[in-house]
Amino acid sequence: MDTIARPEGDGTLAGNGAEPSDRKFVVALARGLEVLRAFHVRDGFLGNQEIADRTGLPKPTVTRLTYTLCKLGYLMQVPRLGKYQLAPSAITLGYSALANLGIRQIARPLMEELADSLAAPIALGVTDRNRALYVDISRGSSAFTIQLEIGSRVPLAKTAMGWALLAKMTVPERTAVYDRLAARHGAEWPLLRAKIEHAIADYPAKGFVTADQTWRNDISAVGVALRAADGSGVYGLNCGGPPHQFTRHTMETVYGPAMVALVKRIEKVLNGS
Amino acid sequence: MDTIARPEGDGTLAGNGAEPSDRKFVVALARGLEVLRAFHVRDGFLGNQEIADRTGLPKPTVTRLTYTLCKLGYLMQVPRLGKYQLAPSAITLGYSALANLGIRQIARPLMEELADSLAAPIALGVTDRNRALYVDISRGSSAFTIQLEIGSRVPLAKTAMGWALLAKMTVPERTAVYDRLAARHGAEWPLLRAKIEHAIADYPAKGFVTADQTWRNDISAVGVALRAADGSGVYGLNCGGPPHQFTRHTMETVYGPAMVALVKRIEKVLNGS
DNA sequence: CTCCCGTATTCCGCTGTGCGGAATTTGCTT
DNA sequence: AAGCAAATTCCGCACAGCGGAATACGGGAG
Repeated sequence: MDTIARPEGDGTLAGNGAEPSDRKFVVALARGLEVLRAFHVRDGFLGNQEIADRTGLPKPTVTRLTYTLCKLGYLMQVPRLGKYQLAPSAITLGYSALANLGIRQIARPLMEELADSLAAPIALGVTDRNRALYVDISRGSSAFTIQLEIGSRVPLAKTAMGWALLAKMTVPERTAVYDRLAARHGAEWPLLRAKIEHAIADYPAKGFVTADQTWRNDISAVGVALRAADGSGVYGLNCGGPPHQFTRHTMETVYGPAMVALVKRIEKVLNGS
Repeated sequence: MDTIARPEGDGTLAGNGAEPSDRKFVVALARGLEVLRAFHVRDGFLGNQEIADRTGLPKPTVTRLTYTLCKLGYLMQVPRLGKYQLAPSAITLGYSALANLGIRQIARPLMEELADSLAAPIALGVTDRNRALYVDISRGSSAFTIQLEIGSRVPLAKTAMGWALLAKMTVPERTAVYDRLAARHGAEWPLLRAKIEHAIADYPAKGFVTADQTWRNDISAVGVALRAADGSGVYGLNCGGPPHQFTRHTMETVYGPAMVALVKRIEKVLNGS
């Protein structure tokens, strides 16, 4: 974790030159949000010290930020010797964001229908930094219950959902993401990148990607993606399950084409209205 | 909407005296979060002007804050002439907060079971400013589908869930909330307050409250509440439906006692481990 | 094409906010 | 009682953030 300061030679356009320090960027806000982000899903309570360690911020600064966030209802301090936890205001924010994603209302019935007929779960997601964030899931009648939920995040670099999102990005967008992925995956990245590029090479022709046990060896999946006409971004869809159901053959001949048809129906409704 | 500044003679303890202006409170962070909060559930895109109007912040300040929030992934600007929308990072925050609410895992199976046997939906919620925020819902086998979801917020002052939460609060907590409710409800408040106090007067003896078409005239409900032993706050539960099913009589003799039993089971597991 | 108007952005100098090293307090442990 | 780890408070400085005013943008209307 680097310290949170004004972005200078950073990611936007490969630090061409002399961004002397962005006067529009409000550091205090960024730091406060970084504190909230320090609360990952599975670790409940954090003390100021741990927050300071995770974010790299000095302790007094953390004290002030947590104090402010408590007053605003985004954090709460549990009396058992002052550790903090995310609080209701944070939840509200997330749900406002979800509710404003119009594509969910459009896609859900179509996803449900297909998930039923394929007997496999289908998820809708968007890019969130280095991850694909699930924003909706239809389980249909599938017996196979994947333990992923709305709000779950899976690696962009290793999943069908992620690859589909990458395939649908413009070249500058994808380049920016590649930079972040390279930083994240380190030595593993050259190999991953080769896999990704191989997977998305066929995307324009076939309309889908397949990921065969690339993330977890108990899951294979196909992925498709679309771009909303209003420019609000790229959305990905996947459909996956156990490798004995999602063989290379069934993915290519059944699940892939079905997902391509699904994405076409969604695009039609979404961009036609 | 008052302007966002350091809290001075404000709510905490009825402005006793000379809080010269809270040096620990980080205004820039509060303002940024206020911008995010300006995006209510049902109004999709906002321009800088509208944000400035809603928050009372000057336009250049809003520009800087939206700029920062975009860079951090909490907002995104849709290209069709620069309006903003909440973005994935906001969703992630909300889900981290939910995932860290341990009570959900404990309560859900018990809620499901009871919702099934009562044929009525049961919800779990917490206090969020002037609202009760739903953090889980079990619909059981009820045909009656209420359109409230996780993340929905209902008025504290008018609902069984809200009244139960108020009943379980300590006196100082309740007083603080009353102040906010008074400000919010204006002339309506004295009457509301009387109803609330009547409803919660019996709570210590009965263990539940009833709200008979007080919020919407197509819903009546019973409410119960509990307090986690770790001091993490008060949780409310409700069970409600159409008034012909939730009559005064059935609420007092069937639904109320059943919810009391439910809350006792949850408390036992929650505080016993 | 030009004008007009509403909105977003940039400018820029002042000021008070936020900073963080050091000292102090708090509260638990041995 | 002494020792330790974590949180908070202190405080002066520097500069981050502020916001009024000026400017740029950009979409209709004529």
